[in-house]
Amino acid sequence: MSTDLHATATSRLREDGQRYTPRRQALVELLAEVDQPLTIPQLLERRHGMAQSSVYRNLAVLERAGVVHRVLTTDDFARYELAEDLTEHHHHLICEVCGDVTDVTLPSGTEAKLEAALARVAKRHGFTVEHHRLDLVGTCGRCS
Amino acid sequence: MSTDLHATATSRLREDGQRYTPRRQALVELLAEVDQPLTIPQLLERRHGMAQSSVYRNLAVLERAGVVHRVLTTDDFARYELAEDLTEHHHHLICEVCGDVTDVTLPSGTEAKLEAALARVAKRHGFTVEHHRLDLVGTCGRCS
DNA sequence: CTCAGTGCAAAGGATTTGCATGCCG
DNA sequence: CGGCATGCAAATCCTTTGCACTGAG
Repeated sequence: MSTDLHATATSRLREDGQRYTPRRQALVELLAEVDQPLTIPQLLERRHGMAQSSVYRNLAVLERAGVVHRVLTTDDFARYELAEDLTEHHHHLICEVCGDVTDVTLPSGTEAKLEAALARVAKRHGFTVEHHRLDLVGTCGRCS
Repeated sequence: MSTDLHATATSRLREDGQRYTPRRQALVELLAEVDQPLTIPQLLERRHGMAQSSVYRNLAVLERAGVVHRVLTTDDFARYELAEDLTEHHHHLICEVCGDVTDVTLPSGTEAKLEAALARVAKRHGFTVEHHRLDLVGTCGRCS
């Protein structure tokens, strides 16, 4: 699984003319270990010794290659997670108080019906859907 | 309807110890006229003569009072729309190419089922839902 | 008069970029 | 060797803030 992940990352980067360097591997590994998107400060904490600019630059490279995905929530910090096809389709619980984000999944039946409805709406507007994002904004258990 | 809108805005601001000044009215009016969230530059274009800092400051006041809502998409610009209870529950088509955002609604049946499913998921996680947001990210008709 | 609202200009802060150096291929 | 990756520091750019002024009550 972990092997697969790195193999996929390697090939996607290669298609983009990029290498899978140790720093990039480290970032992918960090993101694979948790079940929530992480901010740059959080990534730096978990792996000090990496320059902030390298984190930004490598995440940008990984995003272009389709290995990671950038998530914007309600605060000033961008968060990153592995691309959906490397994990599992999921949604986010966004806490407005502490800013923390947690992954959640919906029953597959609900998800399928939703997807179908969204496809119809998009079609009617001449819009090509790349992906959808569904987040719950509110207060997490710890903050309430 | 427009009267109602301003009356509601007035009372919500008053509860927050704020006045409904001409600039604030202008912002609310601009947002009521369109069916998409607008960026600060877009608002300034449509109403030059207002200082940029006033737009930022007044939108912050209006947001605290629950009159407008801030939307983050995929680019660097925050966008503003009227609070949901002043319009209609809707979702967004976000174009990754030009950044433009369009409002869309789902069939009410789909929306109701989705809401129920989300409530169950949130409960299981001890999360208090304030609202949900569902956006479609992709390419709009003009850009494809 | 008082105090919130406004415009202007300067400051903040997450993110990006230039440049010199190091390292993989 | 050549070119990308990296660290450091400076620059960007949306957004926020300080300050003096104006206007409503």
